Amino acid sequence: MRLSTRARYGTRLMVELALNYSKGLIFLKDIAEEEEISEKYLSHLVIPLKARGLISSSRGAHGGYRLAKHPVEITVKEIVQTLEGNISPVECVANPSICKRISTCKTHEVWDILDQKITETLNSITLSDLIDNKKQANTSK
Amino acid sequence: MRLSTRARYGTRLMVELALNYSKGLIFLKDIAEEEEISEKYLSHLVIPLKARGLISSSRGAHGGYRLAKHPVEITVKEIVQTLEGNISPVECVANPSICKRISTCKTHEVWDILDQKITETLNSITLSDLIDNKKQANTSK
DNA sequence: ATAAATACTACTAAAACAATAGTATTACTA
DNA sequence: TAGTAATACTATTGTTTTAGTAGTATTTAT
Repeated sequence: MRLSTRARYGTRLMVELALNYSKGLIFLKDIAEEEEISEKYLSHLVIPLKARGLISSSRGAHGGYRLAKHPVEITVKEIVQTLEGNISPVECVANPSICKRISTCKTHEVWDILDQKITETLNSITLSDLIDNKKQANTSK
Repeated sequence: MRLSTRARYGTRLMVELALNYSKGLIFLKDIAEEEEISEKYLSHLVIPLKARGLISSSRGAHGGYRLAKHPVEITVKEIVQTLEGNISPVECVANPSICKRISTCKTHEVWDILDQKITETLNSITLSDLIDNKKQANTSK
């Protein structure tokens, strides 16, 4: 159930863009330095994020990246889904036709519920929440 | 965010044992046949499940496996955790000392919340729920 | 004794993942 | 219009994880 490095680093990248939202274009180089992630690696993550319409870019000198929408309009689910592909815990939840046992499978239900909870959770948290520390983790047992 | 085959197959194995809870010892061979999973593969999963105290076994002819507790006392979380190890979506949630950026990391919070939701969900569902179809997936958007 | 089951050890193959390298293209600036 | 600094693209490599198989040892009921 581990999130990929892709999704983790991508979320950090997006947080940096959110923090600098008002400043316009930001160089990947600067984000790489701030987050201590290789610029080369980040340069791969940026492509699908742009294709998804979450960020926009400008090429050439004084180019850079910025969020394509306000931080409040971008959910963590969108980011993770973009970088990780389908986020469901098992293949058959998103794509039931791949398994012929689906109609009798007693375990399908629990993965379905789990998928819903994960989706719901990531959908409810935006970049704005992250940079404002609005949402608080429930530390009680 | 995919669950491993180990955890999926292991859960199916446990469901089979739950379905046959009243019948005493069950051969792995029969479970393998019923679930269409290689007996060899299942024979690996059985070891940590036994070590965790979720199942018990008897060797020799007329041996087999059974649940060590009533299906209502075994949660899906226990099963997944046993087979998958730590189930947290990122390493630093379970083990904060591995990352020096933790105090300033804006993304840590979301993974923490996600971890809690996943744990909570899997903790709330028992083998008994699975075989009774008691819990129902919420199909509304 | 024999047969039928679990327990254990080792290995292999395949897939996923992380990360780097190098080149091409774009566009601002002087 | 040449130079420079940025993004865009393509390819490759190395590592780790995961899935799965093979074979042997041990236990126990008959």
